[in-house]
Amino acid sequence: MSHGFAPRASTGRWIPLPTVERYDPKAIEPKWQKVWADEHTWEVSNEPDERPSQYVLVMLPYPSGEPHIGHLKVYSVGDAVAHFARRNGNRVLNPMGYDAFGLPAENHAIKTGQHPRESTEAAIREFRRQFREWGISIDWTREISTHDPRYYRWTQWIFLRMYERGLAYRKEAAVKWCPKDQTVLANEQVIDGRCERCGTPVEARQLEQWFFRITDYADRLLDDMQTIEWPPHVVTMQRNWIGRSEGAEVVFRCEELGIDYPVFTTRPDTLFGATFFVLAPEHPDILRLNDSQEVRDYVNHALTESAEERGDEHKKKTGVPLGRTVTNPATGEQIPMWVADYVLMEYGTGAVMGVPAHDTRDFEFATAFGLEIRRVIECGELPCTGDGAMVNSGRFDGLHNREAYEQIVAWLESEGKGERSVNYRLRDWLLSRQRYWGCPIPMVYCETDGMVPVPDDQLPVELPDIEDYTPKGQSPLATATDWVNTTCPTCGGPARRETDTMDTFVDSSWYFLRYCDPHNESEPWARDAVDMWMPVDQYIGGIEHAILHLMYARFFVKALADMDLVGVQEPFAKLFTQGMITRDGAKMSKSKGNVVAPEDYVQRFGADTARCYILFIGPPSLDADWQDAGVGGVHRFLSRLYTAAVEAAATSSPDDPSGEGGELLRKTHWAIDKVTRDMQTDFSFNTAIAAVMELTNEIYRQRDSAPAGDVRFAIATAGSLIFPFAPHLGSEVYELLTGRRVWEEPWPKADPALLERDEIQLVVQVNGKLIDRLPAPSTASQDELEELARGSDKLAARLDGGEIVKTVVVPGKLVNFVVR
RNA sequence: GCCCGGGUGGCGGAAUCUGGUCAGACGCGAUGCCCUCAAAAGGCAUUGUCCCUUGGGGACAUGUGGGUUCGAAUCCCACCCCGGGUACCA
Repeated sequence: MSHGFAPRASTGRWIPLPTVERYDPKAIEPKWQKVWADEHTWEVSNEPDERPSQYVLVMLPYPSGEPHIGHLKVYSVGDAVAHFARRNGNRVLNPMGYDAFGLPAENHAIKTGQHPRESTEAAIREFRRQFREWGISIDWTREISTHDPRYYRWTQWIFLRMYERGLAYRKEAAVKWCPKDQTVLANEQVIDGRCERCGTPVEARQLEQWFFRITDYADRLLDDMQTIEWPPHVVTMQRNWIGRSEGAEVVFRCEELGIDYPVFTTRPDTLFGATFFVLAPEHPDILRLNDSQEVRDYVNHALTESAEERGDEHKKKTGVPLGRTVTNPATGEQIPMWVADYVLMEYGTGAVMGVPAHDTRDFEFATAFGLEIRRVIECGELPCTGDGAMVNSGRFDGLHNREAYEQIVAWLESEGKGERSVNYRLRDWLLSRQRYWGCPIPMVYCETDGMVPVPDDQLPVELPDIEDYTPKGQSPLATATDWVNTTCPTCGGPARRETDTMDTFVDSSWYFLRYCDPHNESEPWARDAVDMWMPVDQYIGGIEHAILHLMYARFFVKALADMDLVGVQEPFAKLFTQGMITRDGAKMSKSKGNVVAPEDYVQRFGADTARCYILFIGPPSLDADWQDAGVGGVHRFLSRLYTAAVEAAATSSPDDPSGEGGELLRKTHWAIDKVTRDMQTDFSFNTAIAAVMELTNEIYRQRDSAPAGDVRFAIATAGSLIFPFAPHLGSEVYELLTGRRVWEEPWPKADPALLERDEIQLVVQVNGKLIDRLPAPSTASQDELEELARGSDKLAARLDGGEIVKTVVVPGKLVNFVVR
């Protein structure tokens, strides 16, 4: 086997040189990993330091099986950011942990009987091994896992603080229930009426559950998005999810029963057009208003309908009249009351005023049941939701509806019949789960004292071992009778523990705080440690968390800030969301058999190749398609760089660059500049790597003609620039040529003088079409450029009797002649 | 329906923010050559499409159709297609 190449003087060709070692990642990568581990290279302390602090965080993985290609991508991105920040003089916190609780491990336990802790910890060991094998620059001393009692003790502690402030509360509510997973779901976990996890249509159930009062923070969650640098589409998704609507609450009174029914409307200007009134089937007053069999049947049917069926907007409108009326406060008319399933109990007051002329749903309903449709705004063909002049609205007639809006609200307020109001789509966060493998909720129920929080000094409430994980409609924890039966912390009498566990999103809503002070046994974190690192400067993760995790974490930080436990209002100053990796254009899945296991490629090509390839195939923010063939190309590039380094190290001695400004030196500085800009401005790692490839190609073209010092400098610089993406090879190349450690070197700086040229290629255009290029001094004036361009032979040929009617000169670039 | 993205060679993608060097960096694939007993590996070269007899030259080309401009992949308008988010939220 041979390998490497050296010039043969007679032909100038490169021929095999048996003495040169071939690029062997299996030798290079463990060597550097050992150095980093032995020397604790990536560890950072909380002691003050003159360097600025940077917190670079990648979303923690859910450990299941082994890492997949998405993990390789996201940690490759995060590591590049971390390395670049370090070499620009920052002290970088880059930690790792595991989001270890959750359903997949529990379902696995149901199938196999293996304790979820065992399968989870096996997965963690595999994740940890591979992350180390990838050479990710993690401070391993800060490693955490959410299933560790030393961690979830503080999850419980935070829950209790929430409870004390009324931010965690228990109530009976209609909840979304997944019949397959046998647990409730948060609204956010229901997609198209189906369970986010297993796709089963969800059902409605009336249950007593724990909630976090995230709705109290709706406005702050909206407003503070102005203070963070997040991708606009994520901001939009959160904004839509919160769904703030401004309008008015208007009271419609049922005189017969003497009950006031407020409704929320965003269109108080259409009040005079309200010709009927509709309650949701879940509305508690329905049977009081009318308990006929017809009404009962309708309500029962609506309640058993799946969310998917009911949510279908193309469904024909249905409903039943209640035989009662309410008073339209604007007109004083009695308008009929109905029950209909297009009205939702969860939004607003569970009742709407029906304005068929100016609301498409009300229009469909009125049309279906022959109800009066009364236009109150001149806005086009009915139904219309646009603006226009008011009609049929008493003294507001003739006004523009926007103006009438304000006046009608003012009038309602003065009459005590309504008021300005804001509604949100956002609901409180339902956090109870009737499952085993999660953080126990630290509450007990005592016959005499009722609901009692577990005192702090009795935390953690540890998860007991149980025999049977099968869900039976209540938490499997209920079967652990020794654990359930406890004593009341207040009276010492018999009490029962809460058997629900927390949604795993609770665990991951504060983990970034624990990284700041991961071994603290007396408090969740020391305030000064959190003050030093927070907020996270750059957060990196998948777009799939745009709403759930990112909103919950923001809510937690705001609540903790209100308790004066943290000093920031937002956890993540900047956010980067990376795209998905597909293969052959399809999502990877085990059933399709197109899953790419990073381990296969790391074994075959080395971690540096796998990391560079995944960053090279496209902008990391976009989805990208994995193609096996492409991996070889990246490996070839790294191999070429390595071979060049080995040979240069063997055939020349360290030498400063020539300073002559030759092409290779220029190309080197061009690459420094290009890579630096790509990393600073956005995450253009694909073009940064391409620039190092260009430099490497140039090295091969020039390595026997350029000054030896320039060649060495070019190769060492290529190693230095590729280091954030291929840290092992970068370290090796740099050491071969300089004897120094690349991560201890500052990020290289391009010499501006070498980025500019004395001579430019002047483009000569006729009517915007290029016809010639001429060398020109870069300092030439506009007139000189024009004169030069006029001298072009090709221009003369082109003119052919035509006349130059205008000349456009772009300094340093081109001259364009407009010819007729 | 509404809100975001995005449509560029055989493929992944550059260039789009800030209009300006025959658009296509870099890589894959393909083709040819070199090295080799041979293969692998590697090196060198070519590679948008079409046309002309070559040297060489010409025409066309960034989803479609318009527009602005000396000049448009880039800016504006309309439309088509693909992907994502979201939806009886009153």
